[in-house]
Amino acid sequence: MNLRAPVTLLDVAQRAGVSVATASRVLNGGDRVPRPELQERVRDAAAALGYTPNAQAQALAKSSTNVVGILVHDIEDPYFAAIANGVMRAADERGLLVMMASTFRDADREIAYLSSLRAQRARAAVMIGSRRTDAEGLARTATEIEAFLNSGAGLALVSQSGMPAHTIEPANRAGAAELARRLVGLGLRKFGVLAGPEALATARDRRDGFIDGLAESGLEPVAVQAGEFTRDGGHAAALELLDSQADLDCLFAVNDVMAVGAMSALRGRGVDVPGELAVAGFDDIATLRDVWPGLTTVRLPLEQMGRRALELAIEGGDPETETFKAEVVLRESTPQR
Amino acid sequence: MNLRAPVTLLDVAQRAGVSVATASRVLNGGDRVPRPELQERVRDAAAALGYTPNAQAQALAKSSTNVVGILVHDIEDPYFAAIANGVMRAADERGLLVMMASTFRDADREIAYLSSLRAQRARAAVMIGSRRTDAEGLARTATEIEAFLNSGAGLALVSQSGMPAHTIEPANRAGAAELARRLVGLGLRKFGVLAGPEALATARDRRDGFIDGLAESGLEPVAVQAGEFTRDGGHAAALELLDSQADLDCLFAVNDVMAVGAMSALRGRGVDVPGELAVAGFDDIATLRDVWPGLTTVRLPLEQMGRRALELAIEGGDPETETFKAEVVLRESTPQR
DNA sequence: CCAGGCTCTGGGAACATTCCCAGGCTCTTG
DNA sequence: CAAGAGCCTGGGAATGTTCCCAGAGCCTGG
Repeated sequence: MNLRAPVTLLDVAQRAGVSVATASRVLNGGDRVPRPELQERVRDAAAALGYTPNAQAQALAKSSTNVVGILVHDIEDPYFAAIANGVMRAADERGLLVMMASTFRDADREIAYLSSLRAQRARAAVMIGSRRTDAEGLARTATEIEAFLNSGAGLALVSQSGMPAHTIEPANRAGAAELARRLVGLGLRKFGVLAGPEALATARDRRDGFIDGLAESGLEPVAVQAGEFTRDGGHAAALELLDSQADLDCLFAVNDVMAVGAMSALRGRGVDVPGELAVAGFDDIATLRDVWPGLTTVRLPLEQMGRRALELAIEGGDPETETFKAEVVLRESTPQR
Repeated sequence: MNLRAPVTLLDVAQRAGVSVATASRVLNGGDRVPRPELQERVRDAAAALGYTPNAQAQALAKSSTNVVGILVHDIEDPYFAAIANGVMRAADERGLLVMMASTFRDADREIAYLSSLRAQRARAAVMIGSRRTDAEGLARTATEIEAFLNSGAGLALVSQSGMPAHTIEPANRAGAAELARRLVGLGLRKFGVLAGPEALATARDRRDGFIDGLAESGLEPVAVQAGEFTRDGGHAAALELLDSQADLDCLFAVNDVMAVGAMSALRGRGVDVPGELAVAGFDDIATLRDVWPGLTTVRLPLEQMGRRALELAIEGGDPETETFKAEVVLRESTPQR
């Protein structure tokens, strides 16, 4: 309609012949509603003028917003996308606006974003993804988290314990252990583990859980190869293991993306999966359910976890840890029993 | 530090023994900088008190924000995630905050979010994903877009022409036509097209471009099967085609996700790819580069497109359309020459 | 018929910041 | 030595809302 015309509540009120207080009551807040005739006049005026409330001014006056933040390491990684999706759905249902940032795995960026969120007076934030255990960076993050919480906003962390905030924990250890049991049940014995970076708690937990699971049958992995937590990391680690001439019948990668990279590496070397070497992953990423051979993995309720994280974050209250259990899914990348 | 204590600029100024104007000059704006000694006093006071500027109040006073919005249909779809990733990187480089929403392919949600973004006085927005050509919904969206632009904010659309805003257009027709030529060059002749929904411009363009490309060799598709623009849509459409007993040697799906669904369907029916039936897709989704057999497809510079969309959006100016060209990538899902 | 109470509307302070403008100080130059 | 110029700082208006409080009008009950 009108070019570059910031229509204010005052404009609407004047056109409707009422006070700003009344106009505010009709259009926004619920205080107590004016008489129907006035309501109509105000609404008509607002429509005619093309009024849009200024969310900044509202936030300032109410000193609260309906913005929540999400911090992920990398939105292109389907693992984060799935959790973020759950958060967004839950936010949508509550009429909350989502401010999302990719930290690109950089602790400083993460801190900067959290600080921005605080400046925005965000109502809550959800941080997704396991922290690197670098003491100095960890301390700086902890300080910012504390500041964030002290500002009165809510916070929930997914996959990173040890912070004084709500925490969503996937059952990494238990899931990996169960996977190990099932694989042993399929007759596999000689395992190679494609572990992620040592510094990543999630990767460590899955690796350790798997080793524990094997131990129950008196087994231990033939080889453990660290690597990046990515497709390329899995690819490289698998080649490393192949070249080491280790005698293996199954590869366990600590996430699906790595497992897919590993399968690609095996294919390149002409190794048959699962005939010569079985492969298993972790996460059950939806986008990867159609790879062939279908990847045996451990399913995590990623969207659920995101939803719940948002709920906990806006709920506030005392820090609470919720564990989501994992479920083994056998597919064609491991031998059929 | 201090629990629930909203530290304001006034607090800082008083502690430093200066005026709020001076404190503001030191901590935020660049107006003109006060004398070094005062700067130090102010900075010390801010640090001691744990001051965080109130972004809402700043936005109100300056009547401009550093927030940009992204609207996607579904963040779990790697196509959108890849473009959104580009937008976020570009935003990060410029110190802009990103507010993202998934519309879940619902026009009303999209309109509501755009309106929220306007209320937030967002500096710009990027809308990703092709519009459905439903006249009524289209008109409502157009109205909101106009209102958004009139508020002085910038806007760029990815993959949807015909709106009075900056537009990023992937070369859907040209890319699909080139793919057709290359497939014909490989000796393929009997094509089945897994088209998306008729209402989706992107899907139509790819289908039509492919048909045009075939026509150059005097060919036309043996069958065209519409379906949802998703993995399941591709799966279902492929089964439909198989059941129709059409004589085919290649399937072209209008996006990679559908192609992967189709491959899964073929596998279920024991059809060898590419031996009995070749398959090709469109987009070259990174997460799907490791499927087997490797998917022949058309690569789009998705991250680049996102980056450029943000640039155009914050740049403003007269509506401009930029086309990004596509590149055919031959892999193992089609016969080797 | 009058007073009291209740409901509905309007005035205006408060929210935290920016930015214009004026005033005071110092330094320079005639 | 005095006047003028220029720079730095502070005061205060303005930004667009919300919400508290007071005042006005109407209805009801004594």
